[in-house]
Amino acid sequence: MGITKTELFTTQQNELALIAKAFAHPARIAILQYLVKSKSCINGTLVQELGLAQATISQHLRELKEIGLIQGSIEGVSVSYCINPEKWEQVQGLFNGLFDELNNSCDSDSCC
Amino acid sequence: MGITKTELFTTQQNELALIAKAFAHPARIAILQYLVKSKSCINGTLVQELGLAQATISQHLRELKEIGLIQGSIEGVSVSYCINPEKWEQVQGLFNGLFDELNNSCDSDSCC
DNA sequence: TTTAATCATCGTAATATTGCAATATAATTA
DNA sequence: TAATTATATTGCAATATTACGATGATTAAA
Repeated sequence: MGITKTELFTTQQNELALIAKAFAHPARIAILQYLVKSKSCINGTLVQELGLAQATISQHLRELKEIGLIQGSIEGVSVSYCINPEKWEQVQGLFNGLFDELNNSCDSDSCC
Repeated sequence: MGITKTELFTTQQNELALIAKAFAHPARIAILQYLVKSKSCINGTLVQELGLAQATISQHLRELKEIGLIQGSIEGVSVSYCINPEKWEQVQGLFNGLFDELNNSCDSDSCC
């Protein structure tokens, strides 16, 4: 019926899928890269940079914020977002864990 | 109107988003992990393992195959899938590239 | 306090994804 | 050839995502 059966999977699998979903849109990738590059940004700047409507950017920012990848602090009229280093590290760990699973089980070209 | 504006983003951003989308479902993560663990698998085995309907598994396998993460070879009545090492390496490269962007621009705790 | 500026939220339309039953396809076996 | 086995495809219903205009909330300046 169109709803993901999370109960069938492990916490790690569900967690990884959620984070991957955050990366699964080019606008959110672009936002993260811009955040990294400029160390902080505001919604308005991103509207110029990306070419999407202000409401759309705001929505993408919220998704990134909801899973903890970024955090925002009010600066006068605007809001300054930045990467959350702890979460970012955790994300790297999860992905690297997945990648290592293959690299270890598949030492040479003997695989597949 | 609900359709991703890919033309606004770079090829790398779109590519990364597509791959992330493949990871953005726990069933597909589970399939990849099972493939890695058992070095090969068939649709039927996965139905037992995951508890989703055969049609659903087949659909997830197709998505993974379409972006090149896995490849299947016919073995009699069944089909044996396995990881595509080249693509897997490319995927790692893309993600590590993204991760490195932050790690380099953010040497210490001076960030954020 | 009005005005302007900036970001968030709401409501809605278009599109995409998820899951499964039913059915189709392909290969092996009787 | 007919039956069996294993996977793929189709069609559909439920749900989720994407995008944006309109509107709301908040802060700074006039």
